[in-house]
Amino acid sequence: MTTTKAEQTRARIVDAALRLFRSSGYDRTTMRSIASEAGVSLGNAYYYFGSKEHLVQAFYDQIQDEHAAAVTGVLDAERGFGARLEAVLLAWLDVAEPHHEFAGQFFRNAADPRSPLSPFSPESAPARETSIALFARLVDGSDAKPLAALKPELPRLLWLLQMGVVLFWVYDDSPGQQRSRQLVTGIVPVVDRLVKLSRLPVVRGLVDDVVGLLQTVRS
Amino acid sequence: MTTTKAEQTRARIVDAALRLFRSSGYDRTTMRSIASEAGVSLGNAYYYFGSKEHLVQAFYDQIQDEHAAAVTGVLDAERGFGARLEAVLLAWLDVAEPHHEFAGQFFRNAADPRSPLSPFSPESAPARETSIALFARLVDGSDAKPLAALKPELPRLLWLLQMGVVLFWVYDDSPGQQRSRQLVTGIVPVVDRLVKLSRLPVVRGLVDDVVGLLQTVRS
DNA sequence: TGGCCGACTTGAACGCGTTCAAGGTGCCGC
DNA sequence: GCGGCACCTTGAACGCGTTCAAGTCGGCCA
Repeated sequence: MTTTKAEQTRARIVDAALRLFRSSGYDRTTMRSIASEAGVSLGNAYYYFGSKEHLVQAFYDQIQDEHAAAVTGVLDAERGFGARLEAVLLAWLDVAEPHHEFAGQFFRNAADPRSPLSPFSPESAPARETSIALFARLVDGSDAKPLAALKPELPRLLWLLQMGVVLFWVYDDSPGQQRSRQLVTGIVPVVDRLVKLSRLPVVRGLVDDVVGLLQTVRS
Repeated sequence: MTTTKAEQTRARIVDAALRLFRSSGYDRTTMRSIASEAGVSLGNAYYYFGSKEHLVQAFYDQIQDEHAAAVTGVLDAERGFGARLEAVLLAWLDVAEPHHEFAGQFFRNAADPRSPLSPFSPESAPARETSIALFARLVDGSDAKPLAALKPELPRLLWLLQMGVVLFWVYDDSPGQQRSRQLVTGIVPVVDRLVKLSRLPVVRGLVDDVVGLLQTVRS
């Protein structure tokens, strides 16, 4: 029996939090209501989770798992780089769509440089690396032939692109976030052609500069 | 005498807020301390400013004014597109540097899609357009010869680049934010060459696509 | 002058996230 | 059985941003 009492309590709190986040949004869900819904005291919730933000990490992880599961099929079947990229980015929009309002509400917290929820924070490094690994798989299994200098950086660049899409999506108030979908279907061919162009002599120097800049600028 | 009593009160509150934001940071400055420092009641501060965030708008405006003042000299003297762009971006870093910690603290609020402080919000449209106008001046007075299709979009794209630099800067914990400076000095030649390349036949189609995408995606 | 009205001002009160001193609870060695 | 200890649980209390009913003030009209 690996589910000790503590783990059960912890799980009850997470479950209550996710349920309430979904039904009432991030702001309207109070730590008191989470504790109450979980059948524990307020202080107890803080014994397991240092802050309200820490409870959102569970949400994060859940979406990431759903996203990974949603794209395995395509990544096994499709070889075209553009098609793979579009599938991965659109799948994220599909997975995230039910939580758009919620995401907008806690995005402010995720954007805080000091927040553990920030996509650039040390605490979110595992999730970040998992996500970058997904893009590495996307590239490796594709027919893309990027410039050698670009190849090792491409997964991280695509992850950055994904962060850009997320940023746009958070601000996207169009119905069903269709503008975000247009952004994805529009930007994928551009990226596709950029990767192809990267081998062109005139462009090659530019790519080297960008790759060098990336390395300079990374701590 | 245009300074009615109300305007004086308003000014006293803003002054107190900016003073305290500077000396103690955003989080540690409470609305109570601002009201107290300004010699008014707590409720009175809320009579003039709907929220703590609204008080930050004054900060925003001040930095923007300083930035505009800092670049007029260079924009009058220098004609090279790259040099102009680098000067404008670096000048922003200079102006903003003393407020780096403060900026990190309230960035979370600015990142909230619903916040009036968001750079994409309707409320900040005037400041945004002023900033884009600065980049239009940068382009117009320069020796850059971008593709015709690109030209009208270039100021807005440069503004986006500036937002990207700001984003990087907020997360930049290197001493003196030197990595942000490296980012600027590294990215400017890339942008410079991209603008030149935009006239190249192979690239031209790409530019058209990006421009079209920008228009599609804008509401 | 008196009365009114809109602009301005007040501070108590609310609900929130978070902290913490105090107390339970169960298990281990003796 | 018993003391001790680590783990777990509690809810009152704190400080915060924000709201609001209740004022005060100043000028203008009758």
